[in-house]
Amino acid sequence: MKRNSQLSGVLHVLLHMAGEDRPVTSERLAQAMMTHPVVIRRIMAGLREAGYVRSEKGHGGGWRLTCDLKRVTLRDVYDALGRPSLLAMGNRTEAPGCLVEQAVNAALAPAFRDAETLLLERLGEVTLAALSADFHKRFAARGGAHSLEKAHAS
Amino acid sequence: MKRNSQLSGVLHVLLHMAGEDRPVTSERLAQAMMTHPVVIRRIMAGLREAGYVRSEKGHGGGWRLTCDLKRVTLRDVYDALGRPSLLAMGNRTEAPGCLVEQAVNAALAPAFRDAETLLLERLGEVTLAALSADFHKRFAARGGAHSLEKAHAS
DNA sequence: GCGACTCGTAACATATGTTGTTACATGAAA
DNA sequence: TTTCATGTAACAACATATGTTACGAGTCGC
Repeated sequence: MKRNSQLSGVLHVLLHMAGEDRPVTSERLAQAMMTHPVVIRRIMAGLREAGYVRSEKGHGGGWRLTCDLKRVTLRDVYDALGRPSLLAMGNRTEAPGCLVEQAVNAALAPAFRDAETLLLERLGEVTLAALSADFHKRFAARGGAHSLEKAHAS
Repeated sequence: MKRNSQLSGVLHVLLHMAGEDRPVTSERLAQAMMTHPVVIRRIMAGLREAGYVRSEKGHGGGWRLTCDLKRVTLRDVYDALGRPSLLAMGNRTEAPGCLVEQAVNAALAPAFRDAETLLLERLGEVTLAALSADFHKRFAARGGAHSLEKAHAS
């Protein structure tokens, strides 16, 4: 099953914006992400509605962070994306009245639920600030490039 | 993202076979699962190779359990299916050399890994025998039908 | 042996979901 | 007013899961 990479992508974009004073255009973000500007706007819509970023039109417009990175966790970002399903496996829904089905679902459901809960807890423990700090640590350790743009070039 | 239901489906089939002495044809299993016989054969291939079931051709052929339900866990079944990915979200793989990407992946990976580990542990705690027992409990509580076939009719 | 039955598997068809692209409207700055 | 940028709908391209057909191979009953 194909894995959704929206969360990963959005975090990438946010980290990117964290290093910029002025608004960043979808165009530039798209280049860094090797995708299309419209895709950027699409995945950023949830974050805008959640108030984590703001978009400005016209000359000098683009995307700007409007949140405190120390107060936003990866889980918050996940929520802003509309809480897409975390698990690749689910229950069959074809015959909910079937007793076999019920027994199978009853066995799987708690395992799925616990795993989801744990994952969300873990995501809630990591702030965007921590993520940014980790990036800067890697950046310093590597040396060389002096901008996020160039960091992508390697 | 669409969720894979192979595990759920296979468990359904196994529970079905547990109540039968004689081999069950793909045809009958397919009817119970509201799917196609070829689909049954496809999802059973892994279980056959793992030795949990055996298939017989010709007159009176079909599928037969060849394992001790008390010794096979849901995790074993999952393994037999080829360990499909459990999580719906994954890392972007586009630019593994990118430091931003690395930081994001480093933050997400442990959360994903822990959730997967927990899920597999939970699956390892449930045997097919326990699953079967749970079904029979539901079956008795409901009363009425006297065969697995009829249990599906409701 | 022959015919009926059943699995094994490849190939193809269909459905659904994700991602990429185009097109056009809206708003803001020069 | 022109240029730049987002917002969004509509469509295309692609991937995956599932359903179906077709045919081969092995087994049972006659």
